[in-house]
Amino acid sequence: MPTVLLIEDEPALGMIVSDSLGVRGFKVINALNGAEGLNMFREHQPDIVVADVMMPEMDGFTMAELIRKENPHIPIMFLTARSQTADVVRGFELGGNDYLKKPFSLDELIVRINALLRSKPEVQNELPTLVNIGRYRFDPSRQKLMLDGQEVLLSHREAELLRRLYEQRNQVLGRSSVLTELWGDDSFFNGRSLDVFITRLRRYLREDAKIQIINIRGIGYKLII
Amino acid sequence: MPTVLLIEDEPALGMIVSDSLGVRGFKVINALNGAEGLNMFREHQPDIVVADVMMPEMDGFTMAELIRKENPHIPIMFLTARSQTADVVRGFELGGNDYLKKPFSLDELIVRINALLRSKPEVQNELPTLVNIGRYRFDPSRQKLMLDGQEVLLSHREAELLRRLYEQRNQVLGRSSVLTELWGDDSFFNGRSLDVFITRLRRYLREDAKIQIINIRGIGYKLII
DNA sequence: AGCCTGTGTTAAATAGTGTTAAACCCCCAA
DNA sequence: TTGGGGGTTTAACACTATTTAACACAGGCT
Repeated sequence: MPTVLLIEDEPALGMIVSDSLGVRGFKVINALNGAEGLNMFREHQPDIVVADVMMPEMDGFTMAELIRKENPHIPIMFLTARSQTADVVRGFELGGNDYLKKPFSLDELIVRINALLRSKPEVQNELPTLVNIGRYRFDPSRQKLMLDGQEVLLSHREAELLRRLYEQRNQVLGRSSVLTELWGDDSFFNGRSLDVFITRLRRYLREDAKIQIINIRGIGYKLII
Repeated sequence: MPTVLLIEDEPALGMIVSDSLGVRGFKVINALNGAEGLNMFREHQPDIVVADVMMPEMDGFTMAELIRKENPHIPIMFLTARSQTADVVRGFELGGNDYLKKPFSLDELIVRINALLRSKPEVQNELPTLVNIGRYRFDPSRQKLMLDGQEVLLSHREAELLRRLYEQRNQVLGRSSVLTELWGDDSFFNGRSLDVFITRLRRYLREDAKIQIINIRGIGYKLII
């Protein structure tokens, strides 16, 4: 449940935005000018700051500069009618991370806030995923296909193709979409290559008769488990 | 000197943006559609992707989705005339980090690119002095690899290569990028050398069967932990 | 100087991957 | 029913990667 510090001197707009954020599950702290915003920032340690620029007491840019000094990482977003390029540039130079011009849609605001919050948590370790395909087990990242004790190492292309088939299992995986994704384009020879790879996958998966890769003529393939 | 992958199907606009970025010291890779962009992404490992949405062959959204699957952290920015809120929302949902509506000012574009680049590298900067690789522990600066009380001293090349693999763990480390960074150029014999070093690292890391350095033919290697 | 050791390069044999070709199959429409 | 256009399969091929070994070279040591 992320906390948003919203600094907006016009109460009507502040209310609308504040409500809208509240509905989506954000905790919202409101402030009416930069000075108050700075205090609220120190007091509540929000996850993101969303600020108007033109405000009495202390403007948004000045406040952002001060906040940035205290916290070099917190996302700061400006929300303003000043849409001159020079203003936008200034906003980013002071350490802002986004700049949304009024009038804006609430959906866009929210999606941008989420994008900024998303960019923070930096954990790169992806857990190994192991999926079942019939009696087989498949590890897409290690490109391994296992059955009973035995395991086979697939090539990268084979693994990618099987992964896509699995993701769309029991649905059609389009020929041309795989071709453009994996081969870069949908040309005659690449099409033949794809056929060859399908044959190979069928052979790998032969031990479990339940599993089938069936062809939908002219459209694509479907992995049935 | 960050590398920007620019995907724009309209040559005139592509040229203007490309030049403008070049002047500010960015290295720019150009592509004319999503399919080509995806290939360039894999080949050049750019620091940021800037893409048009409406393009022939493969549109920008589809491409972004695919890139995001391969690299969960690289900043992706859309650059498009489609300014409906729904499009903006879609762009962010597919893993985009910013969305700039055409027509835009070049200064704004550049400042936004910088903001995105700024928000990333904090983590990639400096490796802690001691990192875990499966059951191993690796000290990149001392070039030491440890397992259960034992430790092996790696050569400088071995350690640098392992460090790069680790930094990009679970992602592809491009052949040509390592070669140019570590060997100075991507030539036939250097390529063989790299292969030899990969073999050596595989042997060092053999004790933990979970760890794998897998090859993506023609593209590079991926360290799986 | 001569010797040893560690490091990176070259070479060569082997293995693996993806592409092309060709023969065949089978569905479907004329 | 027949012919054509996918689709399937096998095989051959070109190319890339893997592995082992031999080698060259530099630094440190005696």
